[in-house]
Amino acid sequence: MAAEDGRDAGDARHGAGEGAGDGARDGAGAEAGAGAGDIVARVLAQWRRVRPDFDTAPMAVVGRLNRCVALLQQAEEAPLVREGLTRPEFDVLVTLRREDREMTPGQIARETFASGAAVTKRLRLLEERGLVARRTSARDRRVSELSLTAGGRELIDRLLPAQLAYEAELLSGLTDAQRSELSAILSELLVLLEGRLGGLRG
Amino acid sequence: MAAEDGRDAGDARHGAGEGAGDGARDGAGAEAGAGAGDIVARVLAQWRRVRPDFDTAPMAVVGRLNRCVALLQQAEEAPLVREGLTRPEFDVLVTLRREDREMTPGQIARETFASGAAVTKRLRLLEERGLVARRTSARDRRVSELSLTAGGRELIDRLLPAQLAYEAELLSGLTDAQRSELSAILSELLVLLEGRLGGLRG
DNA sequence: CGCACTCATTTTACTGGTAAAACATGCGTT
DNA sequence: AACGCATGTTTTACCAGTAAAATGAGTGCG
Repeated sequence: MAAEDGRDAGDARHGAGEGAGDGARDGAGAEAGAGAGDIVARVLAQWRRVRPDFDTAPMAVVGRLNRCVALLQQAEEAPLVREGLTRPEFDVLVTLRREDREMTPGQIARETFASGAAVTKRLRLLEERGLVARRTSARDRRVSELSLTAGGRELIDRLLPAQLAYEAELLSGLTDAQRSELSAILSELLVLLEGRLGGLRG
Repeated sequence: MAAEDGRDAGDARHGAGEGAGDGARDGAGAEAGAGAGDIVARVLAQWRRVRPDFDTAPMAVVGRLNRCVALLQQAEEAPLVREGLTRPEFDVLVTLRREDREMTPGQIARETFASGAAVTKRLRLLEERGLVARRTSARDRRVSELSLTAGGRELIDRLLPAQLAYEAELLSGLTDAQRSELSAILSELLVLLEGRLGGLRG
């Protein structure tokens, strides 16, 4: 859905301008009030010119979702990398901090939406760095019980507020009302998607 | 931002229930009308219990964005894989279709937000499958001009409407008003992010 | 003209992810 | 108690992506 829905960037001027003539104006107009200036609007305009019969309406939502998330994720990676963490590693630590209890690799895998093998690798690195401690469960010797070390906890307690403040700043261009409207609609969408995709088979 | 903001899934029952007691009720209540039942609400409740001093407000938006996109992407990958395409490959084809002109590898890389090397690899595969044709530019013999073959175009013209219809269905639980509100706010956010992240340095 | 520089693309070496197999337990049945 | 199956984790083999070097080609300046 990336390029499909406008998760593309770069030399945007090109496409709309080159031989499109009124394409851009066209597109902006047809999309009513729903934001004229962004990349996705340009993509929609291109489709309208090339295949006006396609019903591209869903792209206005899905494409923008994709693109917003891509930009946000890119932006938020930088501060982590400065601390020598990848985002998935950070996710593991944050999950442990938030759950505030010992967790097994399997639980972490499910919570962070990652494969078991990936978690194994991450845990090895995090252990080596002394951020996570491992203890074999007494009840079931197959499972490891993982917890944050003091250092791991301190790292997250320092890093996460900075991340949150940065996110707040990125969102600060929206009004309070817009933010809460956005969060409300997304919550509803999320419930729908969880039901539909969890319930039946993708 | 994944697990940080609730891009986690899996055995969700666990966390909220286990030792959280009133945590979940707490969380749902404090978040006002903004969607009580989703995973992110649970994550927010956990943070409220563990570190009530953190200002987790941005997670309500960013976390839900992440999670919605993760679910959408996962859902939309399946039909592509059935056709033997990965999503990034699909992105290349869709970009060529939409721009409706010959493009160079560099242009495709920028538009699909991918590295040049990644595009090189994808193009090799797509060429081998006869979906994309390559022609060395006459003016500048460094550059390749790429275009869809008839087969590639047909594939996209068949696949994309199906993807769009599927997306429409996924969004069909929202009202028209919600969809257009969502698309409008996201568009505004997108413009802000593009400015902030394009303009200055991440 | 030829040298230095820039640019588009590809190649190389490496990293991190995944799926599937292997391993190590635990558990229910007989 | 011993067998067979289920489960949690790790290992293996492999694949896709990246950054940086290499390649090949244009451009400009002395």
